[in-house]
Amino acid sequence: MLDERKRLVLRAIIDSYIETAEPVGSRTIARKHDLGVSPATIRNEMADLEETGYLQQPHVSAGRVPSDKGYRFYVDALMEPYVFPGMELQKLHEEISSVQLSPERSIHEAARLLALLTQSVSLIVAPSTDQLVFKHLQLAALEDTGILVTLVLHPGIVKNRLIRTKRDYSPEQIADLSTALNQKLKGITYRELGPTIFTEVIRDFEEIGRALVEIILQGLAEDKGEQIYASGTVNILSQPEFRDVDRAIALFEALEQKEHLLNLLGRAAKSSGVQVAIGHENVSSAMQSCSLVTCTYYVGNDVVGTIGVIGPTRMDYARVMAAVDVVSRSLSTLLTEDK
Amino acid sequence: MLDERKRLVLRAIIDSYIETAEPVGSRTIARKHDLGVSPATIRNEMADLEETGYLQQPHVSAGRVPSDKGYRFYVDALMEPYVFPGMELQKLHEEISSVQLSPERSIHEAARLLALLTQSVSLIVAPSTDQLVFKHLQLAALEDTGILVTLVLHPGIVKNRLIRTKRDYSPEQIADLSTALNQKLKGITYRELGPTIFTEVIRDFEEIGRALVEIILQGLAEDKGEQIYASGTVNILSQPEFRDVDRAIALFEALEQKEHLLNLLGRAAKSSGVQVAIGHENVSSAMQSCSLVTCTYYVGNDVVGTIGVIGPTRMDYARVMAAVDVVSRSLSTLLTEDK
DNA sequence: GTTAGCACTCCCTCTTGATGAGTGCTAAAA
DNA sequence: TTTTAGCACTCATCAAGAGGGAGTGCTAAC
Repeated sequence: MLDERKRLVLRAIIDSYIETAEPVGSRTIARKHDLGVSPATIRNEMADLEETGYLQQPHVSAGRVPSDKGYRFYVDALMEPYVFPGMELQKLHEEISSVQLSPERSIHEAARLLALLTQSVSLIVAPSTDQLVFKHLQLAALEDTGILVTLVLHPGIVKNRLIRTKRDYSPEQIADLSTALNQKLKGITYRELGPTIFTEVIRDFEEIGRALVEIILQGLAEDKGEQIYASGTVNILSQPEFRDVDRAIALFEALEQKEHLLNLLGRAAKSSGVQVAIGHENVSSAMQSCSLVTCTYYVGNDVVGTIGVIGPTRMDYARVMAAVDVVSRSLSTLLTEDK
Repeated sequence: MLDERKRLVLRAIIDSYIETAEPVGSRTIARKHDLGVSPATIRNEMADLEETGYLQQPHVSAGRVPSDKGYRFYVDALMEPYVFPGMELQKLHEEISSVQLSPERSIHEAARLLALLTQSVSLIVAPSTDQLVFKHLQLAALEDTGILVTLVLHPGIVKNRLIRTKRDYSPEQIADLSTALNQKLKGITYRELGPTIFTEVIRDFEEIGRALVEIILQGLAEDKGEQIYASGTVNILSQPEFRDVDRAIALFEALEQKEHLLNLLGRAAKSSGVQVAIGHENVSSAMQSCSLVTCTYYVGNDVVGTIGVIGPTRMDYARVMAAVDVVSRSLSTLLTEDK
């Protein structure tokens, strides 16, 4: 649909605009990219590209700026993919791995690095308890009436819950229950925790009372909700499109609406590979002038979360997409190998 | 040293400046506060106040602006303390308490509310493992070579650490060691964990090997470091003194230097009650135009952390100090009662 | 189909002048 | 001696206008 030269012009304009954040004129293109034609010819092409919706003009005597449609075409067909040099890749993976403490920290570290790499805001959806596999469950009676529930989920994620009970249970009772629950639950996901297993356990421990089991399972359920973190939010202030403080505030506020973000990232979770949502393709009103690049990450073959980057539509798509891809791979590898 | 009228004038100026963020002129003072004297007289007073360093003049034909010295005097002697209405107090305490999940969450919630209450950035230093009392320690052998160490500290703070060992220990060995360690450590703080106790435990468990004990204790030590969180960072963008994006960025960056913040808040930890550091009283260069209001919080009678608020020197000291006081009390109460 | 030329648009910056808030000083009044 | 009115002066801020420049669209020639 676009002939070769139109593509070259469009690509040159978008490349230039991504770099400078200034509307691009025909003269600039003619000078910087040697297309072998004069500015006038380029002007004609630009007029056509504007008519077909790939470009926009802020005002009549300014250069052209890509439209969302333009960016979309750029991402799908024009841009030159960025490939991280092997050195950097390795360094990155080492940095993510260096935080040996826990998978949660690794995930945070991944977000931090992603923000650093892209100079944008990175988002990360932590694995929800829901879809992870039980690895170990343990109850421990504390001296007072408390019971400590510790849950280890497959990639090494540990959750705790202190439960206060009114009734008094003996340490032995609790230890027995602990062993039994651990046996039953091991290897299944929280989501699969159907009524069958539930009642099975309760039947065996009638004497301790279903009350306790219920409390425990409820307690576990409580923080199964997905969690989302943003990192590098400061970076958006350096972007020229957010020199205007009010727009920055609007975006900051949008970033604080966790629910909303989850929704946004959730869409990406269904497809595999790096996804891009450009400008108005995002439903969120505060993000109409932003693009979102996302990718899922894995434990083994299971998708457990999503990472992403938010930046102005004028982002360096090639680089950002490469970064998201690389970080998600690195994170997946890490989570998978040290289960 | 300042006569009554000078005090009135100074207070009127600071009150007004805090409210409007605009340099205050003699006329405004004469009109708004009925001091019974003419603007000319007030001008004379203002000239004196400037000469003695309580006020500053941005440029010759502007009104006056308080200096750090002026704010200091205002905080120490002039301002009318703010008292939260009982209703609000109770609501606040309920909100902090409502997050029943864990003390950590309560602390975060406290920070969030403090930021909301003051429309500024709130900081909070979480209790360092170092100074908290062991309540329960438990080891559990996982199926693979992992050992799960779970540590419960006095106000209900739970820490975990997954340790991978090369040697294979039997679940019984680990359970025994767990019991022994739990006995030994219960009731002491991490800081008190001297070589005596250490070697005692090792002697009893020579067969398991000092290696394991060492690994465990090392593992625990690793995240004993103090942690600091900032909340409500967006709020500073609404302050007129940070309309200039570059200054905002500078402050944001200062806020990301955790070490530095810890240092800053650390000073406050030595004194009791609400502390105020105004402008240049802070060593940090990026915070020369900011003030820091801090207060420690407790578990029982032990100081375990610090909360604080950072805002422009032109902050509403009365309100911010009241808020910091109230939140720290509320948090202390919460942490103390549900140990 | 391409290009040079040209008139035109409109943003941006700089200048200029007017306005007004606020001061310091002086001299008179209390 | 203190207070106040009056006045000249300073300087930020705003609006209006001029000039420059980047860029366009159109037309006619190549």
